[in-house]
Amino acid sequence: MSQALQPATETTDPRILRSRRMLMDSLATLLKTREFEDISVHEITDEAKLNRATFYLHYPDKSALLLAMTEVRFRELIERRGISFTDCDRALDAIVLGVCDYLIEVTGCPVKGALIPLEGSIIPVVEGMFREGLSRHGAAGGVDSELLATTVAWAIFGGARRWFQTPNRVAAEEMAGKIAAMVKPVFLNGNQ
Amino acid sequence: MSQALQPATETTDPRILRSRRMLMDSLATLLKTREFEDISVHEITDEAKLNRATFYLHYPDKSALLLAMTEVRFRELIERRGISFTDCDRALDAIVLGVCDYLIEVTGCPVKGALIPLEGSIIPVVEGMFREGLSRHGAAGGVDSELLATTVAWAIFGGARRWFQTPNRVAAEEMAGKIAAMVKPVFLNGNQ
DNA sequence: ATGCGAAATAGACAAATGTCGATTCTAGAA
DNA sequence: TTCTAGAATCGACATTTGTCTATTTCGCAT
Repeated sequence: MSQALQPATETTDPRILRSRRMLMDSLATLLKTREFEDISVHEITDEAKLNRATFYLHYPDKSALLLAMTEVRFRELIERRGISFTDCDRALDAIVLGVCDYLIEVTGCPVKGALIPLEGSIIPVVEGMFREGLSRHGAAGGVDSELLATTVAWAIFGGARRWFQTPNRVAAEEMAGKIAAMVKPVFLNGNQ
Repeated sequence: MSQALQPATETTDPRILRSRRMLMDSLATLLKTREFEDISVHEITDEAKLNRATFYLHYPDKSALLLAMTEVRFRELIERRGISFTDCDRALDAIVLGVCDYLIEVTGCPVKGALIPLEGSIIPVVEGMFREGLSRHGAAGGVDSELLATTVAWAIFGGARRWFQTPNRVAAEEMAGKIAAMVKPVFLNGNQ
């Protein structure tokens, strides 16, 4: 019934942690060979050396695993770079670049035609970062800062996604700069 | 293999047209009772009085049908309102309102928790409209107008989607105004 | 009206999905 | 160390999915 609430469950049980880590690692490995749609739950648990039933103990379906995996890995990538909001412009640039880089990181080198449903996992994370940034600085006058965060997050993901799907794309840094510049006025204008 | 190219096939054969229309209508009907994930291809063809194999003659899977259906219906809704680009501001407002209204139209009254993967069908249509508008007017100086169209389309959809998922939401017109105002500066800024 | 090509149907198939009950194993507390 | 809750395994199940090979039906041009 798509009640994907398990992954949010806080737990310290090493067995649970291990199983979930194994499943995520397994999916990450398989994603470098096949496309998401062509990977079965059986293959994932096989690679992870787990029973297939164990999979369903943690995730309602493979999309939920992808979502959980992406969230963890994208967060890691972002935190590895330690984005701070002391300089908002810099933070924006870093976040956009992070999205671009992650798209490459997660789906190996070959340009796949498939449009993996990553928006469900990346966008909320980006959104959260903007919410945090907005609550600290420029908490926008008349504008709903929640809506602002959502809108900008989608805009960035959409732009990055287009770039990623482009056959012979320019460098991630270049594209990130363009997207950031394009999106910036939304923040500025919001304050008056 | 997700080679969903059939729907793009131009045809005049009444049998093909009829089958596709039946399938779309059937899905639209079922969507008012169940969530997308809980509807099987068998149920769709059953409701449409067609053989299950016929389904696969037209669409590779049910997501492709949803995509095709959404594209057709969303385009209809937009064209029913006859958006023109004589006044860009007005066009932007109308497009945003169209997205908000369509989200309601497609998924009945009850607020479903499910996030139907509509972005794949609505966003490209919105994107196309902006591309058209940009090619006529303000074809942006230094900015890539393709990227601009994509980015804005995602921003709008993301905003509308957030609004749609909000428990007790404000009127579509009000939200559409807020989103349009938020997004507008992206266009203006692009020209210098 | 007749025949051709293509669309629709029918039935079958292997594989994948999501769920279940029963059993075994294990982390952490007593 | 022993005990226990619950995590993992196992085998099985009904459904669903996507694909096939006939076979039948139908639109349309001749």
